Amino acid sequence: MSLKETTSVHLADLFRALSDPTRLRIISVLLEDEMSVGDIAARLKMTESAVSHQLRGLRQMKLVRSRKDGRQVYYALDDDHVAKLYRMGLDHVEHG
Amino acid sequence: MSLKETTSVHLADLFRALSDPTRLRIISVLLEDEMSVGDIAARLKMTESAVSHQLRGLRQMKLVRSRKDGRQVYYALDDDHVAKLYRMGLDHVEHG
DNA sequence: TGAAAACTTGAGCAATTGTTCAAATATTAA
DNA sequence: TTAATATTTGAACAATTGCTCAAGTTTTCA
Repeated sequence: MSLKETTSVHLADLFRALSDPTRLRIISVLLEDEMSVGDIAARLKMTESAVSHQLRGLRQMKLVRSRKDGRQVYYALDDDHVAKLYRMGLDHVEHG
Repeated sequence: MSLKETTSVHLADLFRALSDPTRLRIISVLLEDEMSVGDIAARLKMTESAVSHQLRGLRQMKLVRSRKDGRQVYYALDDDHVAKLYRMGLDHVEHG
């Protein structure tokens, strides 16, 4: 039986969250450890605004969660499904 | 070490190929068996043109391959990495 | 208080996307 | 050949995306 239309939309949303180089690079640094917006921005040489915009999307998709500590907001991967998809995709891109 | 920029682009391309409901539904029917453009279009109630356009993208990404037989062109999944990513994503969307 | 730091938000913009429609190509059958 | 079938292609279009820039919060510290 082929994919239901609603399910296909949800699944597409998930993959779309992973379909941008910036978001993938954000995920790649969060794979190591949680990190503040400013540190992520510095790591990726991007503005905090651009990073914040992307983090918002990832947060809405529940792929990352945030925790506020004083002035900083720390982000972390919310889910190891994400890490698995990331690694499986990377595996396909690098080898194979 | 964070994701190299070129690698992040390739990885994003892969996930982007999976980031559209139509393409996912195409993949879902090809998961069963190879199928002609017309049959896919009928299954998904879409025009052959729309399906053909999407298949072209999937073909360029090497996620499907095609085989011509007379007037018809049969498409099949080219890679079981795709099926794995699809199933893992679906698992995340349906449960968890 | 006031200013600086860390982050978020909204508007605006060029670039990309997925579809439709019409026309082109390729193959088969009459 | 001619007509019909199956698929592809290109242009056009609205819708979405990811960024910048400026202005807004919230929190800390002098």
